[in-house]
Amino acid sequence: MEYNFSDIEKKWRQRWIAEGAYEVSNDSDRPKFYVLDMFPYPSGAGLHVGHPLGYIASDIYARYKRLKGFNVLHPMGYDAFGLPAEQYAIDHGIHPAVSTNDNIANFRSQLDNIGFSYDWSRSFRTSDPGFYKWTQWIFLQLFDSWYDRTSARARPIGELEAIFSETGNAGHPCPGDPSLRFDADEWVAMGHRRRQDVLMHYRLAYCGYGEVNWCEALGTVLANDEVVGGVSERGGYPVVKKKLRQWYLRITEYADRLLEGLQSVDFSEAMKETQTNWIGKSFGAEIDFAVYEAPPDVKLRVYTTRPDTIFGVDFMVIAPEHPLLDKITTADQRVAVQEYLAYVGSRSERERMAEKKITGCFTGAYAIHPFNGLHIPIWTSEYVLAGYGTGAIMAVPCGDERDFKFARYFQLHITNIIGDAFTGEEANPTKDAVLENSDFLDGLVMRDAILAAIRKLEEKGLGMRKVNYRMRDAAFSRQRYWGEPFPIVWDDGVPVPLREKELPLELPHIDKYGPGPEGEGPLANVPAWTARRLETNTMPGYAGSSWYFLRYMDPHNDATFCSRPASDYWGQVDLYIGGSEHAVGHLLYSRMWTKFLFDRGWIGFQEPFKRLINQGMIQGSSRFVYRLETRGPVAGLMREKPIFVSAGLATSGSEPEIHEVLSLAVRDIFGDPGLDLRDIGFSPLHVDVNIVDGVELDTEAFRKWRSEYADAEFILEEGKYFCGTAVEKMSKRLYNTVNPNDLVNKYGADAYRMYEMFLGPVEQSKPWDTKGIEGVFRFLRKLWRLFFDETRGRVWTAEKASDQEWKAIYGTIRRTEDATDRFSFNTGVSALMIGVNELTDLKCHKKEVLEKLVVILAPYAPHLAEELWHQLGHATSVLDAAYPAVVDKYLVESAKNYPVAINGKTRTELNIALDATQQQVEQLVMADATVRKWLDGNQPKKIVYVKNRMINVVV
RNA sequence: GCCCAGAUGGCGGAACUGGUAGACGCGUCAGACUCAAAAUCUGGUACUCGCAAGGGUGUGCAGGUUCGAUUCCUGUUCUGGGCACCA
Repeated sequence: MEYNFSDIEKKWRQRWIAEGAYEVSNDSDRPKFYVLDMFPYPSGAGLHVGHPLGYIASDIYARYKRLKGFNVLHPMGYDAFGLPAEQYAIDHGIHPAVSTNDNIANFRSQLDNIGFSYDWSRSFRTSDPGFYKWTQWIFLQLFDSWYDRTSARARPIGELEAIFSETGNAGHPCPGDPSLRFDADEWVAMGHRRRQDVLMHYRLAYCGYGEVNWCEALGTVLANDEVVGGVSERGGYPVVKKKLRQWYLRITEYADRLLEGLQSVDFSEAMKETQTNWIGKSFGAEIDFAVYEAPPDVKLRVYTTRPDTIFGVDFMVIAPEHPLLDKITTADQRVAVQEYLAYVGSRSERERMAEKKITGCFTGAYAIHPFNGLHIPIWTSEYVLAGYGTGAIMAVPCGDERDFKFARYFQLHITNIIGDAFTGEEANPTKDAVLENSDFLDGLVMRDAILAAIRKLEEKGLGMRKVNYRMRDAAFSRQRYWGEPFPIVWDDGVPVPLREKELPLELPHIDKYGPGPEGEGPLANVPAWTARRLETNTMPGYAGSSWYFLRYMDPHNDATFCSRPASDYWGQVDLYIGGSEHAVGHLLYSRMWTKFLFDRGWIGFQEPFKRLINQGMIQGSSRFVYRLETRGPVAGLMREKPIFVSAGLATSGSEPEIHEVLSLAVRDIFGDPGLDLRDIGFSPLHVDVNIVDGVELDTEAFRKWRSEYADAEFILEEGKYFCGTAVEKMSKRLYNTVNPNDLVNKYGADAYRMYEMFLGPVEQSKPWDTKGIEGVFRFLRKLWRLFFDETRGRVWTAEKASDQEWKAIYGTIRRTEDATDRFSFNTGVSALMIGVNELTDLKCHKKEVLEKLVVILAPYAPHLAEELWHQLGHATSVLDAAYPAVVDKYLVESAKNYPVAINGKTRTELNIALDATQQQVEQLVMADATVRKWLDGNQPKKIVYVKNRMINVVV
């Protein structure tokens, strides 16, 4: 009886689906465990071997936890809304709902092929009205909430209105407009519209005009994390700044808690670091400078993290968009400033980023130093960003690189306040120098002077300490069709939320996806939409993914997004697996939404993901063929009959001997015409990796691969055609993708799963190499032979196992369990291999041993384990078995030979009982004749006894 | 430029708190089976000197701590990733 993986896997796949084998209940005596994969965006390209890496890891862990007695929630769904589907619709005229449907069907069949233990009864896609009803609902709650900084939590907006009517906004400064002040009487006196305007500045989901990243090619606004290096992340189109009415999430209010929360979660340091950088918290001070010959209410407010350098200020710089610029510019500089502004406006974000030219213009105005009254020239320059801090800085060229370069370029005076620490050649941003030329700060170390300066500023009312964040509020609207509609009606310029019973506000079916008028989305072209004055923007791709993990807990609930008992039972995601590319997008937004839902009391935890594992990328291992090119007499012939040269000849093609070889070969192919040796070249071409075995090309398959290569000729090395290699991103375009389906067909899902794990640590990126899967396949067959013999069939017996056999299986259990616990699935697979090798060597076919082997195999090779478990006579699933407990006494021998070293050099061996104490070991060592000889009468300083390893006598 | 992670045979990678470096697999070499090949099975395989017994060298590089370092510390090189006018 052979190992027929194909029949076995088919049988169990069908049975699992028919029986709903992995459906899980919210009601269980077992402790819960929630294992989640980042759900996929169902692209048209389908899965390649890189995608399932994380899914396989999480599946192994989910199955392992179930064997360990947990009630495991392991769901899967689809992130179905988003730009690419719509772009595809525009390009191919297929409705996004249709293409998304097809793609999902394809994904599902690929996933089913691999044997995952998902509870499909809980599955959904974010584009289901039953799902996005709740996305819209949560949006409305964000709209209906403000952030109370005093108690550091979100509260209903109604409570804020009550506060305003009693005390005005004195206790709750406006996050959207810090200068906004009013008392209770003023609030009461405001009209409805004015009040709504004010409240809008407080809402957690708000609408405002703002500079947004506008991408003309995509016809939409993008969030900061969707813009990479001045171009759109998707498509690489240019992005410009544009003022538009937009919806935003006031994520900045959560900046501190998002930072603090990182302490309580188990993410990689790199991931925490990335999020911390993105939030970009900095401590410093805001300082007010008076402006010379300007009215006393005109203050130039700057933000600095280095108030200690206040006496090193040589000039001020304000952003070109700064509101004060126009007011302070003097008459004789007005033309120059206007020219400069025109220049700045003409440059795209991208040019600016690429060039980093030093540009700027003097305004003619002077600020007055708050302590020594000196006049400081005020400049404007694009290197100061309007959106950060106050949009104005005090420049300290001796301590800041950018200020230094600016001063050099415009030949401004540079004051040295740090003595020898400043060379005059470059700025020195140290905090450890002792201050000079700094009035009351003289003699202080800069680090300490920061506080002293702030204290003095606050004392004199010239400034105050201030925390700033790099993170901005997140743009939350897209001028697109394929997303969640906003449940908002515009009533005379005031947004009015739909009532809960009006949800979901369903996305209408449309046939044209072109943009609407004046930067509006395609929905603006739908009459039924505009007639109701509904908001025409849709939500961004990250809306649904910001809370989907909660829906799995209670997926069919019509009354609420997720009942409190359900979220209380399942709680946080215990293990979340996905790619690190979502570090600042999805992970930040979902953390914020979770905190918000917690604040408002709908869920009982603040962090969605307890532990996060970032699976590495599987890179493609590309293969190249080298097409011979020449200008000689055969050039024309070679266009008809391409010649490909093996890698070894092509890559060192300049050597005369190789030219000789090529020349002869070409003569053979074409008859007489020789090769012009002066003009040869090789163009490397990607070749489909699936017709290459290792680096050896299957030349027949290559001729069939494409019609233009049907007559291809090959110049071989040692009778073979070798390909060149490179590690690149896995992509259809580079012909280096490998489809899991092909591997599953050839070796089975179990072999494929195990091999994918065997490749290396899950977190690590590595190139794909199909070759090694044979080894895992051999292992599974070897394991099979412990149970079945080709001729005799079943070979297991009911005999009692020997100590040696117990030792083998318990050692295997221990190692496999350790590895799985540590999330080290590559060593887990190895541990199983070692175990099977040992049992094979022992010719062990004892049922009581094999049963344990099947159970520990189950997470890794679920189909095979299920089949063997069934064959061994069990009626229930192997996952309902208990993970075997290790019996320690079989793990080690009762006595063992230990190497004995003197100062690290092994000199002899001693047989020592397992339970020997340190004292007994020392006595035995000192009694040994060899040791005494080496000690030569000396007393040892100490005797190091490392159990199971060695003994070292230190002299 | 700043921050983070990593560097181990021909290759992917083991070595969990410092304790026999190279587990396991691929590849390769030899052998068995076969008329032969494939498949399968068995054994060897870090480098190096040696017929052998045995010796020497080895975890990017240079130092340090330690009886003992792939593991800890300092410096340095390279590779991968993140951030990049954020004052």
